[in-house]
Amino acid sequence: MMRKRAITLKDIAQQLGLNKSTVSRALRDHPDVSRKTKDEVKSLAQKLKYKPNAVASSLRHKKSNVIGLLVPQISYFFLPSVIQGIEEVVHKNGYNLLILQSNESYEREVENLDILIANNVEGILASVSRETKDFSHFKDVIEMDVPIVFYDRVVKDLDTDLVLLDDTSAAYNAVLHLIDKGKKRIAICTGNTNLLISRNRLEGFKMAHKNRGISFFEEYIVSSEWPEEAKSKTMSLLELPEPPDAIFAISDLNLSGVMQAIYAKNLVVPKDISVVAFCEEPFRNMYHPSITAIQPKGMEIGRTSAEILFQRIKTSLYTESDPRVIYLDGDLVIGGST
Amino acid sequence: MMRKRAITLKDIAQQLGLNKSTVSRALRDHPDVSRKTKDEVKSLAQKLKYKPNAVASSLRHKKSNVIGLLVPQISYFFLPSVIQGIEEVVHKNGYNLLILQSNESYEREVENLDILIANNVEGILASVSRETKDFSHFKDVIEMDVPIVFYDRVVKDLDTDLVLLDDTSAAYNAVLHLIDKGKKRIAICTGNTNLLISRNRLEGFKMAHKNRGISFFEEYIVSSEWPEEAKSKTMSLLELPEPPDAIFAISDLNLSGVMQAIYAKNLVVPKDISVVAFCEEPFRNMYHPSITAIQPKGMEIGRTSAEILFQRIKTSLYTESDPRVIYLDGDLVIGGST
DNA sequence: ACGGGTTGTGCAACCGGTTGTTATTTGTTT
DNA sequence: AAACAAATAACAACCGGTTGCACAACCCGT
Repeated sequence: MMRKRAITLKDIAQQLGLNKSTVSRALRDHPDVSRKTKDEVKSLAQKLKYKPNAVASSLRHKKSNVIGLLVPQISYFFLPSVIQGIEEVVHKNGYNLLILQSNESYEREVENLDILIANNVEGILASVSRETKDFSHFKDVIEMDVPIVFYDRVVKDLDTDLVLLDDTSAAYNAVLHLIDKGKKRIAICTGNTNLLISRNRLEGFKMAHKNRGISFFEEYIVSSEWPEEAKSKTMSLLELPEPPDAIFAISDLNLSGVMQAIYAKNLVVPKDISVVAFCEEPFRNMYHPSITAIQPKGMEIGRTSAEILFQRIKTSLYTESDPRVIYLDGDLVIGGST
Repeated sequence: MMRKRAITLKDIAQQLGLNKSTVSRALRDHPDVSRKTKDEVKSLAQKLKYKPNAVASSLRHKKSNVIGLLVPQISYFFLPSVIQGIEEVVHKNGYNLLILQSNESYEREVENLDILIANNVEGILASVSRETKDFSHFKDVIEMDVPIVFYDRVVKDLDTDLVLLDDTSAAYNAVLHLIDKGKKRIAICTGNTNLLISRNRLEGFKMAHKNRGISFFEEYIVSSEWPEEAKSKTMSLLELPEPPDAIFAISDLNLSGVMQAIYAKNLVVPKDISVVAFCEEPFRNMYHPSITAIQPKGMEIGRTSAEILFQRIKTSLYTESDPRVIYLDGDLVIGGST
């Protein structure tokens, strides 16, 4: 790579007849350097368009100023909001984000974690892939004392901070809302049961039924990982001899599939069927009537998990305060779909 | 930062009574190292959970294996698709992505570019912020011979590769479609005119009118940067004594605002008003009826720009082949909204 | 047994900043 | 004017992996 060699401290030092260490200190306003030297150094640096080499600096003092972000998939509605929130906090703290996608693959998750470590990240924000059942790769990281905070799709029993929605009670409230609107045959389109999130949301669904003393139907519980799957499974639901009078979609992905099925069957929401979902605000409103939805609060989850991470990074790790588990409330916003 | 010291080559070397250079070569299967030594080194490395330090390696041979990605904003529909496409190619090539967001701010764009350079990225994929009018920061990068490819929101006259939609002709086709459906009063909700993209799409709008020999109304041309703004401007349009009978939204952000206005006015699509937009497939279908849309082909733009970038990176830069401008066709997908 | 060619490993410099220590200059004090 | 302190800058080692070169050990043929 015969790239034009970049300007280094040494270049500046030579041109001014100084030592590179002096130049380094001058640029960082170290008190040991005289005003005059500082001025000379700085103006020459500017003239030569000197750009410090973060890699070298990082190697020396093991501060990379980079936070690693592990996401299952960037696409769709929820994660961009989370990233937005994280980015805000990370930038505020003068750090950058190295974002790696597992694409829901366990192997890539492991690989990505290695990459983050190799790049000297000072902390990690992670949401696990659907496939992941074994968490030893995270344990390794924890043993290296790289702080890690899980968001949204968390891992329990790992002695780390967690930031997540209070899924069970949010789902509980949503389903309660449906029941109290008089719905008797509520279906749920849940997700991969590897994920705690899916199990918790289903749990809320069941609790609401139990609490109101009505029973739910096993055949109304379907699970899906992609919109297409959600669509076809919803189609089947709607073709049952006794189709549901309400559907609860536990993610925006599932919601989009559910709605496509409803459109395909020419059903009118909420007259023929009610819909409730976990769904971010801007997207809830894309539907007409708008969807009654639990706000997954992506932005807030992102912000909070990043804040927590920086607390770990900044207070010496060895103060070892207990791991924090932060539950955010997923508010139910009533739309026209119920 | 009193972190538990990570295992280094030196540690392995000492334990085996070797020199770290030999260990380094052993791990990389250098032919000079004997089978026996390699086996010993590798098994000890595994046992100690040795993780190579990419920072040190990068400092030495100036290959960071990182591609810098400059995005205006991750949120919303289009960019996640682009990132998805980029990520695919970048991963395939064994590289990682350092993603930085300008948040549509010129200053952050400049700052982010510096960060990418400081981190020794081997190439840059960039989409400019709305604010940016001066491009000298990009020139600096080009002078350092760091290959850069612009995608979507490109900068011309900079002697770099560009990957973008053929916006003018896509817009032209979309508006032609409206005209041929008998629409006479077509409004356009365009974007910030700093962006070539906005100007080109508007140009297509005008060309279609001209080509069919009908005139457009200046007051039907509104521009918006956010959904809320799009909503309020559309509201005003709809309140005109002679409201438009069709609206063309040049982005998914604008589309969502336009639709909200239409819903608020209780208009029925397409009976009362037709809608056409630049909009990714999954989102087009969230509306009912589905929106007739030009596919912005985010995934493809991402993939293509990354491929082009790697071609630059891999073939020596000094082969200086002419910059390539790649136009993708934005197919018009007919939905129920027209 | 000796010269020439492999094979396997060590040594030391290097990448570009950073930092502890030392050396030199300047200024202050009595 | 000697003695010492403060200010300023140079020197060298270091971070961890990489690489050109030196070098020792070994094999072969003659």
